[in-house]
This record gives sequence, structure tokens and C-alpha cells, in this order.
Amino acid sequence: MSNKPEAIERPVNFIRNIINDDLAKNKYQSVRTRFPPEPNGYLHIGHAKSICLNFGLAEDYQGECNLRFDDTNPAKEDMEYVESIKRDVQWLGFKWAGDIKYSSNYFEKFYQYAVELINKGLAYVCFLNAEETREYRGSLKEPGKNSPYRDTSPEENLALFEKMRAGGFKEGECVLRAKIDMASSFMCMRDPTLYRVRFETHHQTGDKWCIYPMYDFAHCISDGIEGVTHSLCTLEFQDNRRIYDWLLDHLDDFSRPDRPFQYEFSRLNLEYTVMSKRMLHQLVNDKLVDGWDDPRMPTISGMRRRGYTPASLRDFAERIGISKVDSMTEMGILEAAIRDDLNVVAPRTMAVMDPIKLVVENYPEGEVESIQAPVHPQNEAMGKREIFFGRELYIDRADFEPEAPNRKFMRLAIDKEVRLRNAYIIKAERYETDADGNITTVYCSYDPDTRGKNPADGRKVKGVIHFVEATKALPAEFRVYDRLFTVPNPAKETDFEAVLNPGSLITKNGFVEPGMADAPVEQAYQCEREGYFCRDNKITDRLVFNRTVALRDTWSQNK
RNA sequence: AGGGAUAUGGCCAAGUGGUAAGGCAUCUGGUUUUGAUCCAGUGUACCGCAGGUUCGAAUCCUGCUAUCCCUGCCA
Repeated sequence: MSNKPEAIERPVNFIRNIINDDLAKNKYQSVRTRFPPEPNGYLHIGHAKSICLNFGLAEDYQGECNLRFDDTNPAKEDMEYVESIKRDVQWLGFKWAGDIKYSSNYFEKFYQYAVELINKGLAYVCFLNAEETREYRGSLKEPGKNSPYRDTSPEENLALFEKMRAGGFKEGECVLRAKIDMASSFMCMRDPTLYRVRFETHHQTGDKWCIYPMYDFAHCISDGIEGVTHSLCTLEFQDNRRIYDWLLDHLDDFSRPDRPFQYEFSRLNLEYTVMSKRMLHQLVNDKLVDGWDDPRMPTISGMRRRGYTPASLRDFAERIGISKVDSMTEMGILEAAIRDDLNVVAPRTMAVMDPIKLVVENYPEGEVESIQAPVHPQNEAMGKREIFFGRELYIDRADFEPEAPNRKFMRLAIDKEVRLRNAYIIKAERYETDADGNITTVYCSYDPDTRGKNPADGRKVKGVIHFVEATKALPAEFRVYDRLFTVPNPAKETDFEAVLNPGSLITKNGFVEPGMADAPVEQAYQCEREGYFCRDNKITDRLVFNRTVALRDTWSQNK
């Protein structure tokens, strides 16, 4: 049999079916994909879907995936973005084939291919201005008109195109166009622009060029040059596939059965956030968020800062699959993916975010004892951590009510017993309030014979609350995040900023276990009963923890 | 007489003529020093609608409807 690559076990999708078919028919001997971002913004979770698709396919079929910057529009692009994109792809755990590619690497070749089209009478320099071009293009229902420059001879076009390259024309004065069909029902086939004049410094090529190729021209040829087999993009490029095919089929180097072919899948839409670069730019520029890596942003760097892991993002991509259906994905799928990852890998810790004092009155004054608590109750191999217990503790305000509101209340109340996690069973006796009636201190007694075991008399204590010993506790800031928008599809609003969630960030000041003093940046922890948190990767001179996601809560909704 | 796509349970998504996978969510039990995890169970899916072909259709044919995309010298 053949030793051609076969896909490893993964959920199937229509693209895999196409690849399997292509391989079976010997159309290609191996698979090469590419991830082609334009460096004009930060990558977001939608890009992560595409990255996982392209790099994942390459991994599974033992092929390769190129990282190629689609840098054909210097006016909008910047090195800051290329750096962030490289960082994000690497962080996700993918390796690109060989060196990083840039469309701008091929500018000279593009020029030669344009010359080939001119020589074949398939491209011409057009002096219609932008407005005239639009008028000549016709409309969705009406065919366009041919440009008066359409029948210029190849020789003359060649000279004109050379002059364009040499800087002999002003911006907007002329463009190079493909000669296709002004009556095509595909608007992109009505003599599309191939090159425009732009006196702009390019982040890769400097001032070497003053003409820049358009996406439709550059993309398919780049794929061809790189030997890409399956060129995957999103649905809005479906019409563009016609020009993709036309160009490759009219260029001698690429008009072969094993040339690249484009396939489109649907982009990711996530509820309660936005994915468009325009809107993301706007949020950053209008300072509605704290930069591209604000933990509320759907950017990869934002999610990283929030505490999402590469594994969880890859798992998420796998869970949502690939199809051509316009869809809106619920946040729940993302949250399930990160919880499933963190639940097994995150060390447990206790943190009190809205502290009130708890005084254990029958505990000796001035004494503090050390307790070895499991780092992960389901995984002994993760070892133990040292926590402390003493006469004065902090517990969360939400864990005490003077009077239990109902029979199902599992927290602390006067005359009620509760387990302090990893420590003793206590019973609340009385409490104090401040002038405003806010509870400040709860007084309790503890049962000394319940550390690490249940009471000898067999009484059942259901409730468990967390705590931190007051003299050893470290002050810390907790940033509790919620969805950025209040509506599932903010992009549909006339003013999406009007629908921002004012409660998307709530800052709390509380305490953590002393062992958290040197928590590494981005390290995930489960603050038991509170959720998953990680140390902020930007503010490191004090303890700041970002809430990645809360624990699943089947309680609060039906109480 | 524009064209290109898509329609499978609340949300994703398999399925490619043989009688509807899976995940998320939901709900119900059980375990539990996290109201978490874990375990077990939980859905009448008119497969967009209407016809047709067939012994048999989500899958093939016809017609219709809804939604998305396309008139940048953006990608």
C-alpha cells in the first residue's frame, strides 16, 4: 500500500473529507496549509480557530503549515502586530514550517507574474479614477462597462506598468487591472484591480516599492509559490475563489492539477463579545478596555492574561468543529473547555475576596498551627502545601448569615456548624457589626478533634467554607471578570459601545495563603469554591489575580 | 432574470439512500472536607417548508422560504 499520510483520530469535518479524497486520488503527495494573517491587529479567538485548523491539519497529516504575513497594504500594517502574532501562534503551541513567510518576500515575483498577464493580454493599466471605476463596475443587477483603457496593447501596458513601478504616476492616478469580464455576476471578476500606487514605507521592504499588489492577486500566487495544497479561509471569500482560480489557471507556473485550491469555512462568532478587527481597534483606541491584552478582550493575548491555556483553546477549537454554517457559539463551550483543563492541572488554594474576621474563641491566643493540605484533592502526586490555622481567621462575607435563610443553607450561621476546609469544624456563636450594620467579626468555637476527620460522635456537618489565617495571610487584589457586553450579539447593535457591560470588571481586595507569595505569572490556581485565577502577567509588583472563569455553579441559579 | 453560500434538539456538530453519533447546556439521582470534580441517568429532533422518485430519503429530484456574503485603488 501507499505510505501516504493518514489523519490521526480527530473529529471529522468537510475539509478533512476533501483532503482524504485528494490524497486517495493522488492529487497531492502531502499536505501543506498556511495561516495568513495581515499584521494590522492582534489575533483573537477566531484566529485561534483558524490556526488550530491549519496547523492541526498539518500536524495530523504529517504535512507542514506556513505562517505567512499577508502584508500587501503598508498603510495599515505595523511591526508591533507581526511581533504579537508570532508570539500568539507560538504560545498556542504551533510550529510553522521553516522561516516565517511574508507576501512581501514575493513582490519581485508578483511583478513578473503581472508582466506575464500583461504579455498575454490579460491585464492592463487603467487610468479611471476610483469614482469612475465604481461607475464602470455596474451594480449587482446591472453589468458593468469596459474601461476605455481595456484594449491598450501589451507593449504599451508593459511600459506603463514599468513606469508605475518607477514612481512615474501619482497615487490614485492609475492601477493595473486584470482583463476578465465586466458583465460577470461575480463583482470581483469585473476586471479586478491587481496593483495600486502607494508611496508608503513598508515594514519589510522599506521604500523599495511604490506599487503594492491587492489581496486577490497576492494571495493565490503566494499559495502557489509556497506549494500550499489547501488554502483555507472564511466564508466571505467564497466569491473571491473565482479570481483565485482564474489567476492561477492563467499563470504558466501554476496551471497544474496539483495547484492550491481554496476552501471556505465559517468564521467563529462568540456570544457576548465582538470579533471584528474594526470594533476591537475601537475598544482599544477609545480606552474602553485596558489595551489589546485586557483580560476581557477575545484576543489571544487577552485570554492568555485572563488565564486561558493553549490546551484549552485548542480543545475549544476541536469542540466547536469546522463547517460552513453561519453560527453563534455560546460562551458555555469555551468555559467548559477551560474548566476541564484547569480542573486537572490547577493547584488548589484558598483565597478570601470579601473578608470578614472570624475569631475562634476556644483556640489559644497567640498560637498558630501548620496544616499540610493537598495541592489537588484528586491527585496526590501533586503533593502538599502548608497552610495555617489560628485564633483569628478571615472568611468570606458571603459565607456567613446570622440566620440560615433556609434548610438548604450550607454555610455558616449562628448556632450552626460548618467545616473549615482542610481544618476543623466550627460553630458560630455571635457576631459584631459596624455602625452601618455590616458584619465585621464572627465569633465561633472549634471542635479540636475534627482536624482531618469527622466528629467521633457521628454528627454530620455538610457545609464547607474556605478561610485564611489572619496573621499569615497576604493581601491580594482580585479582578473578577464578566462578559464584555450585555447582549449576545453586540456587533448587531447600531452602537455596540452602548451595550458594554459596566460590570465586566469588579476589583476585590482580600487575602491569599502565604504560599501564594511567589505565584508565577499566568500560573493557574483554583481558589476553592471561588473559581480559577491566575497571577496577572502585567502588574507584578504586588499580588493581582485575574479570574479566568468561575467554578460551575448549579446552586446560585435556583436558590 | 443578479450571483455565491447555508438550513440536523437551546448552542456547536457528525451523517453522503437503509431507518438520526458526539460535545456543551438542561434536568434527576449517587459519591464528596470545593453547593466543584467524578459517576449514572435524562431529549416526542415532523433533519427549514411543500411536493416527487424509491421497498426505503436528513441524504436523490422539483418548487418555495429564511438567513449570511458580494458593487474598496481593504483583507
